[in-house]
Order: sequence, then C-alpha cells, then structure tokens
Amino acid sequence: MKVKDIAEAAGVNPDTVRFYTRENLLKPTRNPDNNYQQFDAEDLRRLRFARKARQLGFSLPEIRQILEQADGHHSPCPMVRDVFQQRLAEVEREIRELQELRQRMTSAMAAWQDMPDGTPDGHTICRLIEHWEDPMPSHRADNQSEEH
Amino acid sequence: MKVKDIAEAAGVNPDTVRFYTRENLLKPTRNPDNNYQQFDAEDLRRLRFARKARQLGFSLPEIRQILEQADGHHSPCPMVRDVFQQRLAEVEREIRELQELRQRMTSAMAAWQDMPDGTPDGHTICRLIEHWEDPMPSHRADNQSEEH
DNA sequence: TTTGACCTGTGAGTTACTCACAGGTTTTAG
DNA sequence: CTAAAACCTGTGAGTAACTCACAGGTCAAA
Repeated sequence: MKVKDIAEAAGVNPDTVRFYTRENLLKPTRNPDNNYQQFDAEDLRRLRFARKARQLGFSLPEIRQILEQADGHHSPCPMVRDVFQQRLAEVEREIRELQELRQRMTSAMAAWQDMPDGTPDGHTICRLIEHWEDPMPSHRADNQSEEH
Repeated sequence: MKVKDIAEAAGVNPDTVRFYTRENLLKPTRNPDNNYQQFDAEDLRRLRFARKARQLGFSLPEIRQILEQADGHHSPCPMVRDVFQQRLAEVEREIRELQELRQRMTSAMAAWQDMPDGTPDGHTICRLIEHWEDPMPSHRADNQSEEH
C-alpha cells in the first residue's frame, strides 16, 4: 500500500498519513527503487487505532507511547487506563462547564428578547457582556493555560 | 496605565495586552518621550469586554468587529446577537457530543473492570479502542476540519 | 549609581493537522 | 511509444490565540 491507499482505507487525508509517519506513529518500509513508503495491514491497524484514540481525546504523544509500548511487547493497559480515566474526568468537566455556559447564555438571550433588534443603543449588548460575571477559567478548546 | 497595570487590572498576561494591541483591539496612545503605551479606563473596559466575549466563544476577529462597530457609533447589537445565537447552538452541539462520548467511555470503563490491571495481553485495550465504533466527526477542541 | 523591574519590537513555540511547492516516478490513454 | 495525469518525495508555511524568549532601552528606588 502506498500513501494514498492507506489514507483512503482509513478515511484520512494523505497528508495526515505523511504527518503520522514523520511523527513516528507509522513506520513504513521503503521501496529501495523509488524510495516510496510501503504500508502493510499492521500500519493500517495502527492508523485506525490512532484515529480512534484521537477521537477519544488522546494526544499524539500519548498515542505514540501506547503504540511503542505495544511494539515492545509491554502491556500498555495500565497506562492507557490511566490516561483514559483522566480523559474521562476531563470530558466530564468540559460537560459541566459547557452546561453552565449554556445556562448563562440562554439567560442572556432571554434578557435580549426585551430589546428591539436594531436598538439605537449599541452599548446595551456590550454592557450585557461587560457585566457577565467572571466564570470558569475556560474550556480546554480555547485556552492552553490550563492547570495540567 | 502602562502594560503591566492594565494587564493586572484585567487579570491577564501582559503579553496578551501587547498581543491585543498588535491585533488592534486596544489602541493606546504613546508617550512621545519613551514610546511607552498609555492605556486609559476605556482601554480597560475594552480589554475586559474582549476577555468576557472570549469566554463566550467569540473569536478575536469577531470581537474586533464588535468594538469597531461600537467605535463608529453603530449598534453592534444585531451582529452580536447573530454570533451569540450561533455560538449557543455550537455550545449545545458540543454538549451533546461530549455526553455521547462520556457514555461510550463509561461503557468502555465498565468492560475494563473485568480485566486485571497488569493483564499480559496488551492488545486487549488496543482492541477495545480499535473496535470503537466510528462516531461523530469530533469535538471542536481538537479538530479544525469542522463543517463551518 | 547601580540594580531591578519595567518597557520596546520581533520571532519562535504550542497542537494536529492541512496545503503549497518543486521536482522525481509511475500509470494510463491515445 | 510517448505525453499527460496522477502519484510520490521532502520541506516549509499557515491555522488560533496566545505565551515566552531575546536584546536592548527606560525608569524608580536604595
């Protein structure tokens, strides 16, 4: 399998395959004739695994670690379990934060209803946002200055 | 007020103030003697507004737009309302996706309980993830190839 | 007066890709 | 058989919203 083949088989962009190869998540052999990368069924499994782990919120370094552990015939289980549990906690925190945010937004929307659309006072909304009480630190998506 | 003062007053990193200034969200005057930036109370209000809008999920270009509209004595209301509504829908989608993810993760955790911690078969977990049924596109946090 | 804390602008690093480029190879159509 | 299309290669840049580092200038206190 060449880059495009494995990419299609896994449903990803060929550039992602190249990227993962650069990042040592995939280790294709090389065709000495033309230096093309050769992927096999195992690579495809790794790629699919990586993609699913990504959907679960694992980072590329974490995924690489898992794959390397498995390569070395070590059980990545305990580690995976830890990371998985951490990730679950994180997901739950994200849900709580977003629910709170949604609550605050719908309240704001309600207050909004009382104003005509083209209200002449542009400061009304701005004040609404200005006086937004300072909440959560933020949700992981937008802020990397998180506490980990 | 100098950079550090306004940064402290708003509870942000001084580099964020400098960054917002570069991005034209803040337009401090300059002290001609030393070329230092001079911020006033209005700048502080803008900065606080920007930070709260960020927490609500507005992007910097959106925030800049709102501030510029307000500067030009136009009411940013209709625009803000639109963006706000979009953002609310997005938050609700994120919540749904994360809840689904959490559901799937807790199910996986349950299956996990049946295995001893240091299980010799490292492929057990990997298989668990491998066979994860392909779900949602992903949640905005980790994937910019979203459909907008 | 000298230290230390601040200021300046610029450039790089973060994450997980995606895209563009220039040049080599292979496949396919005519 | 050849020319064009489609693929391959590596590298470098762009994305969002910062954060940090660097080198050199300025200023307040001891």
